[in-house]
Amino acid sequence: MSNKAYITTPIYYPSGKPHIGSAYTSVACDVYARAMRLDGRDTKFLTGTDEHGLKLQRAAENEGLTPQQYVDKMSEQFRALEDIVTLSNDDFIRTTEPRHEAAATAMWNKLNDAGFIYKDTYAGWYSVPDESYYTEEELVDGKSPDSGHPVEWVEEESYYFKLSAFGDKLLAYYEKHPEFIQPESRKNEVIAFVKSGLRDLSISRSTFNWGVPVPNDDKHVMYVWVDALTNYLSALGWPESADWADYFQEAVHVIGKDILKFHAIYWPAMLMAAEVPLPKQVYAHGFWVADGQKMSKSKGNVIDPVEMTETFGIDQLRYYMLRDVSFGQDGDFSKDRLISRINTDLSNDLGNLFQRVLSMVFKNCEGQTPDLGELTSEDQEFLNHVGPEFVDEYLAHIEKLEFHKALDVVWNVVRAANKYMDNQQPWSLKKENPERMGQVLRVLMEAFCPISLLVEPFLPNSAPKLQAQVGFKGKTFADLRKGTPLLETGAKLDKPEGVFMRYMKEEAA
RNA sequence: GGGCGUGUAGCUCAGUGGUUAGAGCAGGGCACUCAUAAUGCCUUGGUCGGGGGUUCAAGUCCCUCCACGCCUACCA
Repeated sequence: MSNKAYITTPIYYPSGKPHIGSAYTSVACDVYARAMRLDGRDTKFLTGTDEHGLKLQRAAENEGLTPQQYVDKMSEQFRALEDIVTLSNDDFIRTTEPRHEAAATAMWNKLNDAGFIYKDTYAGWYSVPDESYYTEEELVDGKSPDSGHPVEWVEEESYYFKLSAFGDKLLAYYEKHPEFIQPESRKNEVIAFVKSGLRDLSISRSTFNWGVPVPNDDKHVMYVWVDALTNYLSALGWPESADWADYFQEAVHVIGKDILKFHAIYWPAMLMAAEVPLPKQVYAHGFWVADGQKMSKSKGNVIDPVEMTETFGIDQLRYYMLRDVSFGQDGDFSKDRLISRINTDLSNDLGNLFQRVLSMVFKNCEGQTPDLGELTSEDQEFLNHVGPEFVDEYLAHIEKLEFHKALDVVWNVVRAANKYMDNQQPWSLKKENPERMGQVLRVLMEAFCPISLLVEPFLPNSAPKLQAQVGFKGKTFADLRKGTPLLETGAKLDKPEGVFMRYMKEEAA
């Protein structure tokens, strides 16, 4: 297996503020990236912004700015996600950067040289208010199906990509690489779509100029697909860099289900045409609704990630989003469920576990890591939960982007730890057998090492605090695989402080 | 219209045709007191959307109906 890992978010279109969906995608990628790094993989995590197109050009004009000034400003709002939800991205690509424009131009040239680009007339029924083209079949009574506005027949010269030549090749690829499109239901959708026949793709526009110019034809700019999708390569220094392929073949593109076709059909077809090996996987996750209803500005039920993190905490939001619904399915964002997850999972189960053990150590063991000694069969049985298989099982889920399952694996151990403590009752051993008490506490502390490290990708702000309390710092999964003991007897410990406080509703009592 | 998918305890979901259908949360009871009124144990709760069929045996396969969601060519 390759030692590289590469994960990407879509490049976001900066026409507004980042919403919960962008935060969700980015957090998921971040968890994957952090876990891969802890597993010793040479990891790249990429996010960025898609800054071309008519919409942004117009928006800039409305504010009296140049398009570049405008996107400089808007892009910052998305870069801010790094702080809002604590992202560890290695790079932030902007499609207005020279390195990207060079790659997009190179992509165009490769497609053109290989004979997959031709010039033709783009024609269709255009609705000005909708800014959209429709086919004959889509029209409703000869009018826009979206708004009912009248449409006009418009013809525009455009370059085309011979997408139609790739139907069979794509189907063969999907069959040979069942992991390429995930989840399964999305793959079915794509296959059905490709089987129904692919039409060539218009890939240039001459009606506006805010974009990457088409080589040797300044009247045209590249239209979204060649431009935007190529970002995944441009950030790797493609085509010049020596090692782009090492990362790209490990690429996992995490996207919202709305842009599945572009990533699962157009993108691989373009790559085949340009003779670039395909990425490992395209994973389409679900959307969030709010309390069972679609989020929309008019309903006023839009979830703002900034507000959520300020009220509940960054790690708390991250945990909730990845724990409460299985990745790939739509989720219902509910504050009640979020609070329930915070109080039950984080505070009661995990936070309180650390607190009850460490405060006993602090008060009764002179604030030092007690000796492990000769383990009883019960100790051994409990520690078996946190052996190398624990890490392996967790990692297997992370690699499949089954975040909720990875967390479930960890929480099973957290519950087992609470149970072990109750069975051993170190508080009753305090007087008659203080040595055994110390041993029980130490066994628990040993279990805290894997627990606090495995939750780190999800809880990057809190996990280091847990680790510090146990005296377990700067370790990796490789260290965990070495097994017990992971701690040093006699290490001085600080007075423990609660890491996950319960969330109390602000209401008049 | 066509296609894909979902429908299992109040909630979120697991359940390769085969013993009395499971987990977490929520509800009820008990125990314990180290801890963030936390933890542990026990417990209430389901005609597995409806109806047919195949089978010795169906939540699990087939048919049909109902409800909901998504896709159906260029709006992240």
